[in-house]
Amino acid sequence: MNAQFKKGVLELIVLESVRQKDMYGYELVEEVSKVVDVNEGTIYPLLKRLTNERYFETYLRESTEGPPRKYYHLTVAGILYRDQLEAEWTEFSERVGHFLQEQKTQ
Amino acid sequence: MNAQFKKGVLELIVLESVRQKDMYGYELVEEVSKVVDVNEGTIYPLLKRLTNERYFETYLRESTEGPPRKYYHLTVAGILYRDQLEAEWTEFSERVGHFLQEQKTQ
DNA sequence: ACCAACTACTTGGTATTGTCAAGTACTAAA
DNA sequence: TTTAGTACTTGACAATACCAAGTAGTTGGT
Repeated sequence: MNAQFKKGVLELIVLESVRQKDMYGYELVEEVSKVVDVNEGTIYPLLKRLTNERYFETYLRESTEGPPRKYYHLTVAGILYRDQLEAEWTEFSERVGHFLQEQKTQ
Repeated sequence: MNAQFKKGVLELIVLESVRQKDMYGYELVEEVSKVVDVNEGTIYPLLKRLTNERYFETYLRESTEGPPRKYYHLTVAGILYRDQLEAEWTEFSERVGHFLQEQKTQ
């Protein structure tokens, strides 16, 4: 898959996933991979960044299957940011789609 | 506009534009800007890269409105690459679109 | 008790691509 | 001759994804 296409979109996919329910990093790697291929080295730094920007709050929960899990929870600012990102993505992808369509019919 | 969304897509838009007809850099800046905001510092290096990769051939033509123009022409390899990129983009944007749609209905 | 497999997170180096700013230079019109 | 518009180039920078390796906890098999 074209790695460049993912830029920016991964952020939206992660925000949208966590909006549904609080999730931990490893779980997110698997969840996001259902949509676009991604690995740990991409997701963890992204989570750290979004947390620094106050879009996520985190808490620890012990697990019976390994070390404790760090859960990410979307803040109010995170919800607003997600909404904005989704609107931007939708507009962007539609513009590109229309352009490709137009060219085709010429 | 989210700068990250453009990564990779600009390449497709440029290839698609030149597929229609040979174009020169400055013209492409204006053409591509109709779809997504972009400036010279992005387009010219991109054209150079795609030319190095043999997706474009170039030739000079004098202009009555300023200095000579360097025209870009899509090679056969360029056409194939464009087709592949478009297929990848279409699949990618549909996957993301479906994901966002799914989440909404839950 | 030991080891492998799975879970979970971290870190450091790298690659790619877009942005910004500044510079060069040509033509036409005021 | 100055200004605006056309046309291209370059270098420093920023953002984000990838890769590889490392640390550590838990479970299950031997």
